Amino acid sequence: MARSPTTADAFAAIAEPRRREILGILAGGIGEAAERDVTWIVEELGWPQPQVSKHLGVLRKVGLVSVVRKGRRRMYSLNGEELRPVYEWVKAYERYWDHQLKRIKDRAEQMERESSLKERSSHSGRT
Amino acid sequence: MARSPTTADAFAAIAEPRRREILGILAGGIGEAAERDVTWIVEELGWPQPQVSKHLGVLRKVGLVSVVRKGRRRMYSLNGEELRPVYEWVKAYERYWDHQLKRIKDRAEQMERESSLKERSSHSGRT
DNA sequence: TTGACATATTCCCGTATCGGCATATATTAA
DNA sequence: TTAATATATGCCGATACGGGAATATGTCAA
Repeated sequence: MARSPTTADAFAAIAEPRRREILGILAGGIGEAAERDVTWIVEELGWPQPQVSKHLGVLRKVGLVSVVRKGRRRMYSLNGEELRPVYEWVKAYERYWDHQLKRIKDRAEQMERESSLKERSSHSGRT
Repeated sequence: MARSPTTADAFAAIAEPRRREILGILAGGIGEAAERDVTWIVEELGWPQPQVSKHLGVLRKVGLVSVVRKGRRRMYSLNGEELRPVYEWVKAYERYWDHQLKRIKDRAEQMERESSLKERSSHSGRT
């Protein structure tokens, strides 16, 4: 066995910065359900066309983008829902930076510290 | 060049499922700022110790966990804030599954469609 | 048909992975 | 010191990546 293939899941696919870039430009501005052909993407990013096609291939396999043929073009569009598992996973760690939640956590720790003190009887020391 | 190293950033580090598992058990329950030694992690997961140590090494390099030596033990703890960039990035795609926001997006698209119609003056046709 | 355009695929190379196993290093105990 | 415990590191093999360049495939136009 080796590293899990980039096509294993969304986590693996978005590990590559360039793939995130592609998703980014496909997402575009607000409400832009942009359908873009490969040439547009190539020009937008300025990368060699095969490279773009290959990255699109990975994103396709994972379902992060969908394609539809339109004449000799292939129109790619973002399939954002496929990022949801990533979102849900990382969201579980929100409390580590969200101040609102952090305060709750800190208080919980404080309470735990106090009960520990009780168990050890005295040992009142600060710092 | 090859694939970006797993130690490049949080994105690369969490691409590996086992690394996510480790983070998961280090996160533990509510308010648990658990400091766990390697042996505990090994027993918890049931993986070979070197494997655990190596994954911890990657997580360490990326800053997702911190270590502190305690006797002959090394106490690992989660450094959740390091996941924030991932959260922020993926959060930008929230609108693709969040129904609340989706409605807003749909309305925006509707408005755009309407203004496009105005620009093209007549050209009322379909297809 | 021939040719131009759009996109995907193939081959090559260098690299870094992950897992397994063995072993080195560090720390405490006897 | 020697032994035992805790953890990290080194080496191996297999894999597959990502970039580059060339080329194949597919589609429309003349």
